[in-house]
Amino acid sequence: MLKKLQQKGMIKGFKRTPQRLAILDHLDGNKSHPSAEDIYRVVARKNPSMSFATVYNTLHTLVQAGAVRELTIDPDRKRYDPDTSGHHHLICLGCRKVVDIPGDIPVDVPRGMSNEFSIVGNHIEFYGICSHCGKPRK
Amino acid sequence: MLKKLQQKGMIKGFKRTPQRLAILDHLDGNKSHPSAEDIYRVVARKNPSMSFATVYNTLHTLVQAGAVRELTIDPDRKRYDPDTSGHHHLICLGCRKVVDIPGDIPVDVPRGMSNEFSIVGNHIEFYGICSHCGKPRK
DNA sequence: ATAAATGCAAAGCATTTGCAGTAAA
DNA sequence: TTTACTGCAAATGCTTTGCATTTAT
Repeated sequence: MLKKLQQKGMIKGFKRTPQRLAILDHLDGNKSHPSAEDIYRVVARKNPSMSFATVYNTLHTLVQAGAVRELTIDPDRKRYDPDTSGHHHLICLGCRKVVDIPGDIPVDVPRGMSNEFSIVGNHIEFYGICSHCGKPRK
Repeated sequence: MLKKLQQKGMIKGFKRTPQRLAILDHLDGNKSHPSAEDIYRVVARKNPSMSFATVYNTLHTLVQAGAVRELTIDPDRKRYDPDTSGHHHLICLGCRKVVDIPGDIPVDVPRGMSNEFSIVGNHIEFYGICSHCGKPRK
C-alpha cells in the first residue's frame, strides 16, 4: 500500500515530496505503532526542515487514502499503523508498547443487535504486561 | 459501586459534596458513555456553580477508585462508563453512539505471546452503523 | 479544627489551520 | 505555470493544575 504511494505517478494529485517520502519510508513495515510525535522525532533527524504540520497533514492524507490506520488505543494520543490488514493489538499496561496480534480471531457477533445495527467490523485490544514491565498502570 | 460512594461514611476521605453527588447521580445506571463535557452540560443545569474542573477532578477520583471505567473508544475525547463489569462495546461509525455488548465473548488468547506477555484482559470494539445513520465516517 | 473539594483562570499537550512562500507536476 | 505542499505560528479543543476560598467531616 505504501509502496504504491512511493512510486511516481501512481496516485493522481499526490505529490511525492522529500518530506512525504521520508515519512512513508519510516512508516513502511513499521511495527511500533508510533504517534505523530514519534514519527516527527525520527524523520526530522534526517530532514531538519520537517515540521509537525507536515507530519500531521501527511498522516491525515494517508489515513484518508486508507494507506494507514489510525489507532484509538492510547488514551493520550493517536497512534498510526501502516498495516491496514485486519489484525488486533496487545497493549502493555506498563509501558504502553503495542504489538500486533496477527491473524483472524473469530468472535461471535452479538445477536439481538442485528435489527438496530449493521456490524461491519471489530477490533480486539488485549491488555497485558510485557516481560520488561512488572506492574500495570492503567 | 456508585451506590457505595453515595452513602455516608462508606469511603474514608471521600467527601460527599453536592457536586459529586450530582455527578454520581447522573452517572448511576447511565448507558450513554458520556464525555466529561456531556456530564458537565447535564449536571451544570441543576448545579449552576458546577465547574469543569470539578467534573474532571471527580472523574479522575472515580476512575482511580475503580468506580468508573475510562473508555478509549472515541478518538477525540475520553468517555466514561459507570458499568465496570466486563463487557464490550459497539460504536456507530456514523454518530459515534456507543452501546454495550453485555456478557462474555470468548476469545482465543493468542498463543506465541505467552512468553513475552502475561495477558490480563481484553476489550472488543464492534463497529457498525445504527439504524439512524446511513453511512460510515471513520 | 482540619483535611479535602470547589471554582476560577491559567497552563499544558495533542492536533488543526490560515497563509505566504516554495516546489512538484 | 499550475496546483499542491511546506513551515511557521497562531488557534483550537480537551484535559490538568495552582491557588485562594469554601465546605464536609
